[in-house]
Amino acid sequence: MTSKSPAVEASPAHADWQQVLREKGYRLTPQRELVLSAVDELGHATPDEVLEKVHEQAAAVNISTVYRTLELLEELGLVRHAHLSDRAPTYHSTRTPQHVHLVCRSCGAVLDADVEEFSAMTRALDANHGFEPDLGHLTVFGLCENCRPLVEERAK
Amino acid sequence: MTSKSPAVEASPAHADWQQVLREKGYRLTPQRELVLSAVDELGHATPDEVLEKVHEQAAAVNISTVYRTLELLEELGLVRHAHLSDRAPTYHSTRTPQHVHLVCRSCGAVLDADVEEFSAMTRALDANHGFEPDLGHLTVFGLCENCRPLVEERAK
DNA sequence: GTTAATGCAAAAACTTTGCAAACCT
DNA sequence: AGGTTTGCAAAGTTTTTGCATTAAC
Repeated sequence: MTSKSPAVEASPAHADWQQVLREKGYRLTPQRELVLSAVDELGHATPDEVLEKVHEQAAAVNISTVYRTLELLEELGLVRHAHLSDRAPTYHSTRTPQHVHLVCRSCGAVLDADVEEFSAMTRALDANHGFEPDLGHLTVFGLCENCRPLVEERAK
Repeated sequence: MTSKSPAVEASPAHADWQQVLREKGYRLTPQRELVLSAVDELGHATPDEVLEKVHEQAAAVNISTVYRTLELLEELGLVRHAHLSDRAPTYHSTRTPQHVHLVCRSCGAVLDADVEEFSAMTRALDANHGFEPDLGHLTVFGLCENCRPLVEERAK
């Protein structure tokens, strides 16, 4: 695997999220903690799903606060977003190791792929275009193991 | 309308788009031709940009017709869409060879990459997950040649 | 006590839908 | 003629914004 330091134990980013906020002069609010926790726990979630999760915690947070907070947390590098459907963006914590999303267009399943699987691609894009891909934001649409045979069948 | 001579003759998909429509029992309408031409000419375009382009041709087409038509043309395989920004989907003609989009997050530039650059990735996803990527729908966000040095600078 | 952050409600941006009129075949 | 497609207007979604109130520091 990668030479990545201790992966997900004391959750580095989560541990000092308060400090990250303070350093930039932002305030610590319960809403911000709730939104960050929700993203952490949900794995991949749209703003709407984050709101729902927060409401489960018996907390009343406004949807506009969710949007504003996600934007802030992303700016601070605590969360990231990708586009897993043709519609809403989905947010995920940066605590989990960076990964690429594989989305099945047939059944909607979401798989996580290791960034190493994209090392050849990364080299090719660098060599051919001088382009540096942002793998954490990458979503690959396609067909999953299960749906592949079904769809190929239908094509005949 | 302007006496429109065959804009692009050596284009397979374009040549028989009328036939493709007829075969499935759809009707040939000026709106459909205008939308398809607009997509062809624009390269990458949002529904809104398509509408604008069509209006340039002095034709009054409704935005809802653009949406309906793009959906139809995609179903027929004459156009495809990808997500080049965090917001709107962009449509492009299937006449142009299948390619992957590289989008710079800093300056917004869009480059086209050859699918061959992704062959290793394709093999890896197949081997590791049984996943078959849809390269025509793939968009890779990152930093282009020009912006790379600038952004790396700023990070310090 | 200041100043940033939140809630609320209204607006904005984008897309979809119902239906009568217009148009293709 | 007959059924499809369009235009229009209205409704649906999702996201953003302004401002008074609340709360963090």
